[in-house]
Amino acid sequence: MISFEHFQPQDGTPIYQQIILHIKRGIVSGSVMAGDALPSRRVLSTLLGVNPNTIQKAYHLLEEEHLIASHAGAKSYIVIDNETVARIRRQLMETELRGTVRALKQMGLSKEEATTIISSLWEEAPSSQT
Amino acid sequence: MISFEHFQPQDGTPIYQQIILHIKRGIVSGSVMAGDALPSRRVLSTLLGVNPNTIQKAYHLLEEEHLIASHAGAKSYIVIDNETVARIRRQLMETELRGTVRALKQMGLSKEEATTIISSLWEEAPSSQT
Amino acid sequence: MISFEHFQPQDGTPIYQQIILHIKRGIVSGSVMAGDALPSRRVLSTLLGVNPNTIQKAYHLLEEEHLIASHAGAKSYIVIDNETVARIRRQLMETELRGTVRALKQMGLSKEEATTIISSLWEEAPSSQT
Amino acid sequence: MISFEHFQPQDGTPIYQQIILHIKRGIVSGSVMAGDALPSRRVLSTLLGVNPNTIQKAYHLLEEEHLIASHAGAKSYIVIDNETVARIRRQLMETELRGTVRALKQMGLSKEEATTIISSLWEEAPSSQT
DNA sequence: GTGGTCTAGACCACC
DNA sequence: GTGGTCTAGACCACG
Repeated sequence: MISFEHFQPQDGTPIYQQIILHIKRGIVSGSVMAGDALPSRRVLSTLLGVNPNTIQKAYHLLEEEHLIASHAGAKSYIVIDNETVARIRRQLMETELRGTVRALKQMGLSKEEATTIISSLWEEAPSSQT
Repeated sequence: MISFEHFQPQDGTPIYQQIILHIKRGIVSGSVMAGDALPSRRVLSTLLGVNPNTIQKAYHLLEEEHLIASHAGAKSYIVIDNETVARIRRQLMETELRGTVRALKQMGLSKEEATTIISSLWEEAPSSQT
Repeated sequence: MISFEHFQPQDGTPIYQQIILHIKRGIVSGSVMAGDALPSRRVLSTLLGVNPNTIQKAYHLLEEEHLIASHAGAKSYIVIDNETVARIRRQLMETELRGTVRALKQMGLSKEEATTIISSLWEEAPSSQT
Repeated sequence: MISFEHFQPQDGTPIYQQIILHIKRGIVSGSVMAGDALPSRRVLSTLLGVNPNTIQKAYHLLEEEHLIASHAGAKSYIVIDNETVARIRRQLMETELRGTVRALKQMGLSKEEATTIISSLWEEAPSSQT
């Protein structure tokens, strides 16, 4: 079962998109694999403190992207192959980093300052995997 | 006068927030300084191709944060001291990087992989300042 | 025994309502009469390929309308008098036709056009009873 | 402006579908024509006593069917040609009448009884056009 | 004022 | 218990 332990919704971006991102990151990291079951709509909604419909929307969009399979009355499952994992990985790197790099450059940081700051932040954060 | 040359609205986040962010980044980078004048609402709205109300909203929120001063019938000016600049800098670093680092770690990257990727992206992107 | 031969669930309306309607139509047509036995929940659920709970719900609602009588451990039977049949008939005519007539008038048809179209459709459709 | 004077939501079928149907019927009858403006989301929602979102859903689906055109900040307009009107007409006749005829036959009515009842109902109902 | 989107809660059919 | 759908209300960008 995919874990939502370290997940906490942030303001500003839609919650359902954050849920999608969380699952995609898990897929890229390898912690979420084909055949894994997703938490049911109700379980996850109470766990995250949001409306079941928000979960529903996230799962629905993931199904449209052919990452999960849902059938009425049964649990939803991860359905991916290696090709898909590679595609998601490229997609996430693009969206995650491109904007951050632009922001840092606009703030006047040099490449060296940037990597230094990132290195220091890397140590701070609670790490599941180093 | 603050430059909005490299500003281009992105979908998904409110434009007025993007304007606020743009100005804050300028402050942190040093390209926007105390005493600088902001473009009038009318000028900026035509320049960016957005509604004057959207500009109004951004300026109003900046004023509430005590970063600019507006007087009826006159231009708005940047009003900041060193203390404020440092605060904005911390605030932006926090919001920009914290999430990205968490995302990269969650995707299973090591610190070395992360800095390497960022370095390579640094070269690619069109740069106003290196 | 009530026949469900020509019954085929339609999407969009709850199945239990369609079952209720099917039985009511049978009552009005005279093919379903007082004293007739209903198929057991288990038999009908497998016959229609739906969940036993759905059948249970339909039977329960029919019982609340005093159209059938159920006793624990025994079959359910149709329990109606002439008065009831007349009531059901009026009820069904009302719901079936009132809306259709309003729709046809709203589409700008004349009474003659309407009856002509209905006559032609009458021939087309597969008929169990003419 | 398209009229919703004689519109009153019925239980059992989704309200947004009833709204779609109402507009389509108007198109078929000729009372709704290309270029006509639709009531705004708020106006219609208060008029019908439903949530603005329900109107939104109806309009959105009509737009997907290329019957109306919506642009942010501007009113929505009917956009149809003769070809489309004919298509809608066929579609409505099909869905409106097919089910009713099946129901009437199942209730044991003859063709003559059916047309007689429809004729009598035709007189009763409040008519905008005879 | 307009339409677009997100979150919310209830109800349904199904297993 | 599961997922699917409808209605609801608030917020946003835009003209």
